[in-house]
Amino acid sequence: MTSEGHPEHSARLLAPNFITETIERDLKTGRYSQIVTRFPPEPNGYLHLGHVFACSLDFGAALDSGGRYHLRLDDTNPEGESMEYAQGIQDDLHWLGWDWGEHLYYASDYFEQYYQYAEKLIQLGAAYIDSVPGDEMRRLRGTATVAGTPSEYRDRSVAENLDLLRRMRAGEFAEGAHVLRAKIDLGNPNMKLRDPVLYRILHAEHYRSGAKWCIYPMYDFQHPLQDALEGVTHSMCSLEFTDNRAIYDWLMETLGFFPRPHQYEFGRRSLEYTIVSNRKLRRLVQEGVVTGWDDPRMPTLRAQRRLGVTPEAVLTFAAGMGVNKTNRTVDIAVYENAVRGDLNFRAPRVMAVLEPLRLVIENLDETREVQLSYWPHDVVDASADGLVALPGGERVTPELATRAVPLGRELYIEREDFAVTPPRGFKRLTPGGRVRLRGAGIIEAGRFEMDEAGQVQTVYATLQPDSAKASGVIHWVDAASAVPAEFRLYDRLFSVANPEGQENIEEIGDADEVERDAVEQTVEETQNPVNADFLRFLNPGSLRVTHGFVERSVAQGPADTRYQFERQGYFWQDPVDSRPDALIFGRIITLRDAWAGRAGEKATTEKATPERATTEKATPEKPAARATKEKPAVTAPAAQTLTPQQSADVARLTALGVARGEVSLIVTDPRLSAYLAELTGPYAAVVAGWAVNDLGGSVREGHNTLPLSDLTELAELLAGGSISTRIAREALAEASGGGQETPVQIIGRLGLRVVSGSAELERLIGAVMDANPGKVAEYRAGKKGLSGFFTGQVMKASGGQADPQKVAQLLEKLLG
RNA sequence: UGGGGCAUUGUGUAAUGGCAGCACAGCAGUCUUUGGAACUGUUAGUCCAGGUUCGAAUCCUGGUGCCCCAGCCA
Repeated sequence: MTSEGHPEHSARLLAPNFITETIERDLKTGRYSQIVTRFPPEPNGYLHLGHVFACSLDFGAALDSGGRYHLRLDDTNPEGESMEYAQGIQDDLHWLGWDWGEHLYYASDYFEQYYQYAEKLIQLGAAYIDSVPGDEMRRLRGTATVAGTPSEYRDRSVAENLDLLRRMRAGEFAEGAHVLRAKIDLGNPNMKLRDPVLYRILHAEHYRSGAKWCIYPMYDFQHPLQDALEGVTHSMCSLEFTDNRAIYDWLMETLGFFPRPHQYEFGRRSLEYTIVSNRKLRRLVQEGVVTGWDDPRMPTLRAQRRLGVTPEAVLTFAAGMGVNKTNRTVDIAVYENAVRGDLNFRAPRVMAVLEPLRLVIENLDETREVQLSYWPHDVVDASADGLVALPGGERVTPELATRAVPLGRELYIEREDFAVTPPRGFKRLTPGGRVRLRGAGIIEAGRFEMDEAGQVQTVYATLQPDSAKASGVIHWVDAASAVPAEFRLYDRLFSVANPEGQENIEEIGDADEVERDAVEQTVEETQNPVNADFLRFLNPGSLRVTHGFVERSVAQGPADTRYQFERQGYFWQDPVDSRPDALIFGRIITLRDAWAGRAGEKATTEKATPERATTEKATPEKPAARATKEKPAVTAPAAQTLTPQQSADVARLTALGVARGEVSLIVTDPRLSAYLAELTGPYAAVVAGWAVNDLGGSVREGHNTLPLSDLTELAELLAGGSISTRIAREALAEASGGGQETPVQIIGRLGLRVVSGSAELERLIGAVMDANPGKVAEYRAGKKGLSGFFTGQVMKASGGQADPQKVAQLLEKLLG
């Protein structure tokens, strides 16, 4: 996926959304000749699954529109940033397959240019040095309801401001002594516009620029500037920056950038059972809850990579997500499904026993070898080229994709595949029961030995003729040839769906120290999260380690193969800890397990593992909106007192026949009532309706350009019967779009006329019916809701000119 | 209580005034030498109340709920 050109992806990366639509429009109107986007992570942590969505949007939008994308390391705050993170981010992005070519930028490479723009802003009188302490500045900024007050330094001269800024840069001042602020509007209801800070003093070592700078630009100053400097056209960011857009636009206009970038905001996508807060992830690492940023249970990309998830799976997951302006939390199953779906066609099937139980086949004296296929028939059938992969990746015909597995007298089977007293529906081995050993034949269990604790030690079985019936299939390994291995069985790090959301109440005092049993903590506490702290929702069973065996072939194959251990899940060797003489396999993901859902009937109990079906979802309680269904009617605000003028208007409009709801709306809105002050004549009611319902927003917001006379003229035309309401309103909509024509002129130019002749309408209806025989049948079978569909089709066929009421009448007749 | 943003089945999304569709999850079943995969069927939704319109998830009004903003973080 290179930034420029990118042959094999003719398909779109992104489903159409409000941002891609804007991009297409901007391209079409020539606002930009090429789209340039950027993904701007701050190198103060590693990328995680939450970033993938933003990154796919940024990069995908550019790629889909034939544009170019940049990677930008947004490193303007030296605290917490490092080259390790900057490099890690690039590695992870490359792993995903992104390639920005030479378009790698560091904000810190632009420090000198930012500074020059700061001086320019001062010279324009648009910025000043403020020298009040931080808490004083906060006080002066006011509150949501109280305007801010200017600091005593707000009106310093250009010369003084310039001098101070230069001395700030020279390092003459201590941290906090001065800041550079934009001079915008201290009374603005948007708090972001109350003279935002542009530069601050920080005597800190920057990981790239060292000690060269002791003043650092703030996001609101740096980000728009760098977008402009890089030639970015569409700058996407998440919703919480919506208010910041006002600063963005102010800066671009004040400094006169043209063409200039524009900011668009989208809703974030978070994932159930995971946290994405950098601070919290760091805490998990620091407190040793996990082994590091790449602990396979972490949501970071490097962790998912180590886990064994493929970049394709991650990208598929991201691509499946829609873009809109709502923050949303995605069901973890969507991610898991992407991972499984990818692995199903990628991972050869082999056998491994995670928790071994010794099984002796009493009627088998010598070891034999069975040839087992790496792939089930359905994967073979689904192969496009008829070939399937060997563990090393080589693609061969299905007959060659096999391995020899020894079958000796002594085997290991999964401990949970043998039950002395089986639960209902158990399809595995029981004393006296029969089961198929995958690929090796049917056995019947006989006696078994237990230790003094009641644990089964050995099961004795006999091989049966192939004609025998078996209740199920279990996997196994040959004891003599199997290779011992450690298995790491990962599960969700958190036991509740929304560990961060649970934390919605300030940590209170030291009740933290209350010790709780991990199991009981899940249910009632999540509903009552006093003293909430996300660490309290850790899943104690997020890592389970077992020791068992893998079949011989696995140890002989490549170390980086992802396998499906049949009936257990997808695994691969831990790339960090596994060694040839001490194999360690991590479970990438379980198989879907319909049986697991029936937890109550299950014999083996893994208390530590939260079952998907039963795990507390614990999303914050849906507010009691539904409970207030029978609230008192809110439809009587008319009781408010009206001014004499308003009362007169009410009388006048009512006399003209204007609907009551519209009247009260008109008189209470100054602009609307001014617009309709001259309203008169026989068509007043229609005109008022249009003014309120069709032009409503623009009139009330003061940017309507259509004179009232245009509406009256249109109403006259409508009354004449040559056009339909629909045509009138379409013309209205187009005329209010800002053109020079009146609605009537538009109708004349387009030659719009209502079509109401029965013959012509019947012809149209006939054509629609012929084109949709299935729908006609459905309608006649009773699906009357389809009448709207037919009306719509006829309207479309007539170019919107058919008389809908006539159409409806005729339709009813013709459809029977 | 100032400003801004948002609201479609359990979850994520589509429908740009004309059949409320899709995926995941759920449920039922078929098939199966993986309780996997695949396949079939199915449950379930336009936040509420008005209005405009032949017709509203979509346009208008009012309400409700959730999120963001008062860092010298990004």
